[in-house]
Amino acid sequence: MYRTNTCGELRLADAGNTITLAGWVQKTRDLGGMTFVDLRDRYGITQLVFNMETNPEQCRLARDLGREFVVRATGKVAERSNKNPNMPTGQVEILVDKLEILNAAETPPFTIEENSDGGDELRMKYRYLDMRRAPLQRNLMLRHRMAQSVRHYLDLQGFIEVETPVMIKSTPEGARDFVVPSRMNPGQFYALPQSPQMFKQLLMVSGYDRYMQIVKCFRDEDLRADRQPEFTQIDCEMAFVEQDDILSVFEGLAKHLFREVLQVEFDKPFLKLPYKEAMALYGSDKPDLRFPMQIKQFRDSKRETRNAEESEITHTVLSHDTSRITLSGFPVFDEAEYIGGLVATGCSEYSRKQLDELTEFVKKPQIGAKGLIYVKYGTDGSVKSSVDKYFDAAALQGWAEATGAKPGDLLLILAGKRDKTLKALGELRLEMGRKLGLMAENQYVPLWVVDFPLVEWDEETNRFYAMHHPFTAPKPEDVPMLDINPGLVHANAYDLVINGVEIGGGSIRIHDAKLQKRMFEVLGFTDEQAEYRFGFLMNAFKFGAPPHGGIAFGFDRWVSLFAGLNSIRDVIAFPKNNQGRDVMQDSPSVIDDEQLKELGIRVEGD
RNA sequence: GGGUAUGUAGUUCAGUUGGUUAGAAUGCCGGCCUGUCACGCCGGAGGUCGCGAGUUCGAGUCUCGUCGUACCCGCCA
Repeated sequence: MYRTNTCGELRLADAGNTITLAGWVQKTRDLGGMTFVDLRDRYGITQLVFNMETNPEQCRLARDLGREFVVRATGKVAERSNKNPNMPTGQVEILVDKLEILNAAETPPFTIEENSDGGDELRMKYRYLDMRRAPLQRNLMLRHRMAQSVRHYLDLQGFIEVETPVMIKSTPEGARDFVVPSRMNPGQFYALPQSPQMFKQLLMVSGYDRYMQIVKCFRDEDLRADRQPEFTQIDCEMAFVEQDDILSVFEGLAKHLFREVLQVEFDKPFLKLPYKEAMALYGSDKPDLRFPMQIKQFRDSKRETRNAEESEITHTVLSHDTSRITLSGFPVFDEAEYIGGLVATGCSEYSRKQLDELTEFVKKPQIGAKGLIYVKYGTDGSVKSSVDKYFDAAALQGWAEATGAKPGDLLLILAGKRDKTLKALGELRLEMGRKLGLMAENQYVPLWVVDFPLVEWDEETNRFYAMHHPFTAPKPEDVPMLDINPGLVHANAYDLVINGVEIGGGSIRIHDAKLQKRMFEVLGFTDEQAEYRFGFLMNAFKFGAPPHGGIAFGFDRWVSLFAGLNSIRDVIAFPKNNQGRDVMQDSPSVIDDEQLKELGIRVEGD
């Protein structure tokens, strides 16, 4: 046997045994007469001891070991005279008889420890060294456990994993495609899938009524801390289902993962929040509900009301009594399409500086508010605001009654264009949540956001775009509205949101060729375009397509959420940097003229 | 495409109104040390201040350009 044990498993009970360990030298401590070596593998660290008196030859060898040398040591497990309670193997050490250097190592450019001294770029360049560190190993093991757990749960639910192709047809709708030139078909290109969307729908047509795949997807868009050009999805599709069937299966998956991996239980069903309410109450389609703070609407002159259901939502949003809100006289308010506020509990003592910081925050270009109005409701009953000039105490008191602000609270108000202001209030809400420490790290609040709009109007290109994708089914009761005002049609679509992170989303698909054709018309595709891009799917639907729907989860995001990380990079073994480069491999890179010639490609420029 | 921050020793960083030979910690090398585990003590080496141009008697420091990196906006059906 090459080794008898790992570096993480020896305990007092093993004392007296002769064992062989192999691993990397974490650190050596040379005390002159004796030398200690911390030997590390992915299971842990075990201390090796060398004594100059009893074994001078091996001791001299040990002295010259450098960090990250790969060695094998054989010796006897012994109880330590000085135990180290901080390490699991701290009760014992190995009295080494024989030390072999399996491979010498250059000094690594950063320390291979729990907290490395290396910066991001350096750690990326030497990713294989960074991955020796315990945090990365924990992350990748967490990822592995989650993947196993997903497969186990879905297998029990009758899902089968089917691999779909990675070289597919380009469908330039949505994100940009990565493309792959075809040598055998000069001038033609495959695309890498942004998701296996159409294949999983075809699998439903083929009768595999429960499909799953943990699969790489590719999008040629700019990166973020939570976005990589290649990323992993848990991709699923089911046939003969309605929205509730899908939500229940995958709420089950989420609960299973929380239970198996984090030992967190949810006894209640996840909240289902309509998109419009999410926007109106939290200024976001992925609200962080770890804290309850809600936007209080003062005025919304742009809201479109079209039926009874709509006014019910309006009622929920306006659970407060707006009749006590007087707004006239202040030019900013008079001109504003939308006015809304947030109550920051217990913040009435905010200083000038703190309020200035908040004002600066909302005025940042990416937030885009013009200014911030505040009202401090003092614990002594005093009221002080930035608009004292325009509103008397009675009016300000009315705002407090309407918004539920109590003495000791701070009311923050933004006004302007509806969508922009709501979004800014959403950001301000999160900022206050951070400032007030309302987002507990070990608390998880999942919810479904449902009833998304089917399509969005784009001012620039003057057409509707699918909010989710063009195969998403409208709510059956909304289908007639497709012909009147597509912008008001709700989709049978849903997102799973946890702690303000969009973990996954999906929809019931259109399985009727006629409705699909109508949808393509709404999106402004000509018959020819629809045929060229999606003809094979339309064709398949002519041969008996079952009602179906599905969902896809961003696996990297889910792992990073469980790992307590904001970036998905450290849950991916070999991630790309901000420019989409692999700085270890130095890719992408130029290819030689011979390759280009074979592919019939000429590069512009030089 | 845009905004913000940033680039100084192997590494992480400091470096004042522009002014002598650019510092610290850690790592590395050498020496001493028999119970260390952030071992300790003594000594040493180590710098194209990202790159280029400019202002100046003089630039790590100021200006312009350029390249890299991080975060964000746009973008991400």
